Amino acid sequence: MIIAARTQASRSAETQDALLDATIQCLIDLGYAGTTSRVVAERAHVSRGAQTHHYPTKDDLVVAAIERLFGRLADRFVQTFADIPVEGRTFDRAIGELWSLLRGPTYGAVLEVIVAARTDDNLRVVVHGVSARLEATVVDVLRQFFPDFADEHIARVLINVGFTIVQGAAVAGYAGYGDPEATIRIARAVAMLITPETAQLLAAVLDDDSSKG
Amino acid sequence: MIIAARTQASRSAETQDALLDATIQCLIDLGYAGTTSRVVAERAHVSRGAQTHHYPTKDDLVVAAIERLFGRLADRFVQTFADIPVEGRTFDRAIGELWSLLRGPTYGAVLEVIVAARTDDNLRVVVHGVSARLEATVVDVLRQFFPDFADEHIARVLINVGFTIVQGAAVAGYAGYGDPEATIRIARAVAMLITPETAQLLAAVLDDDSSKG
DNA sequence: AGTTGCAAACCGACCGGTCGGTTTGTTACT
DNA sequence: AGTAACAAACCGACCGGTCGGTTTGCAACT
Repeated sequence: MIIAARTQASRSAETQDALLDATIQCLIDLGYAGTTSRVVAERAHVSRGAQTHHYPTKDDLVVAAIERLFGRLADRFVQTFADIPVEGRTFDRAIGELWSLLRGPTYGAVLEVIVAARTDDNLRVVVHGVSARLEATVVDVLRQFFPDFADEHIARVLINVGFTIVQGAAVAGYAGYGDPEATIRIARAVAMLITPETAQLLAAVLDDDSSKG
Repeated sequence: MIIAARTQASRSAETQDALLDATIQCLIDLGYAGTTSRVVAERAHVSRGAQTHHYPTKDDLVVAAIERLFGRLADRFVQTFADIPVEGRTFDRAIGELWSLLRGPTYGAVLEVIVAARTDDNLRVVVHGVSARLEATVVDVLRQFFPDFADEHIARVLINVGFTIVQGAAVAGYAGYGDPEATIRIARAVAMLITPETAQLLAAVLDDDSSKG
């Protein structure tokens, strides 16, 4: 009977998994302010004592959940783009996939912690850290995705532009402003015009502005 | 002595003004969750009794503050664009002005209520309402700003695209992700390519997508 | 094999503090 | 006298955090 080989350590990991998943789900359903230690424990089917044992302060719990949240987003990002065959690797498609990721519930939790970090010094350090890591992953993936774009600087900026507009569309959706789907359609249409040559023209604009600014 | 002619009604208006301004400032400085009735009253130099007298529930206070917040944003929007001489009315310039509005502290408060509305049914109704009114104002102003764009549908969508990317850049700034200034510079460069003719091409893309989707 | 010892995991009650909201009282203008 | 404006004490609920005590699993010793 090897079945019963669930050690203390593995039970601990299960509890922590349940707590972090419940925290992320709370962020999605109830927002940052609504994510209380009691609700998290209840949703994780864990006593409050067990919760405080593994994550003594709320910060400990939330920080761990944020790292998992951003980590999973990065993983899904890598996986999504890895699954796209080489012949389908266009800017248009990239924005479409990005949008299908950010229109889902996960980005709700991401937005919650971004906004919470705006007015919380400790949280801001954490969020900026995981954001930087996510950005690095996204840029990495997309540079392999578009090997034709040799210039790293302009590639990085263009990727950020794509991410920015998708992010803005997600926020607009929550605000009930405009038509995010139409916005994304326009963005995809414009994205089809991006080639290494046109990118070079945009890069020139960047250099021009930064030299005179 | 006409000086003493400050009636009760005007004092009441002063108190309400102070309360709403303090609420907006709290949203900016402390976020939605940190905006408590006690702190608002303290910042407005008003007793908590006076606060509850004018705004019996927190919802009353916050809703009034949100309406003032969005109203002022709309006013500043109208004023900003009215001050631009006709010869300077380009898409490039429009995005620049939009960005200078949304990079300021006011949008922090706007983002707070948008995110809070995501998980609060009552608040969502209010926020969607004021967002729709703001959108109507923005579209109105910009359509007068660019009279060459006859087609209302594509004009509306293009304006939303501009607003979306600026909004996304603002959120990216709070997240510490990418370089919002560079993103805006690219957006302005692309915006310079928008003419009634190119807009027509994009409109065709929209129609094509919506007919096959 | 059986017992002892220990540390990690877990439990639930409790604390001080703050929240939104209510009640009661006082002032000042009409 | 009546009413709007303000003030302050107060209420129950809930927050994050802490606490003493219990259970569980593993290792060491005999």
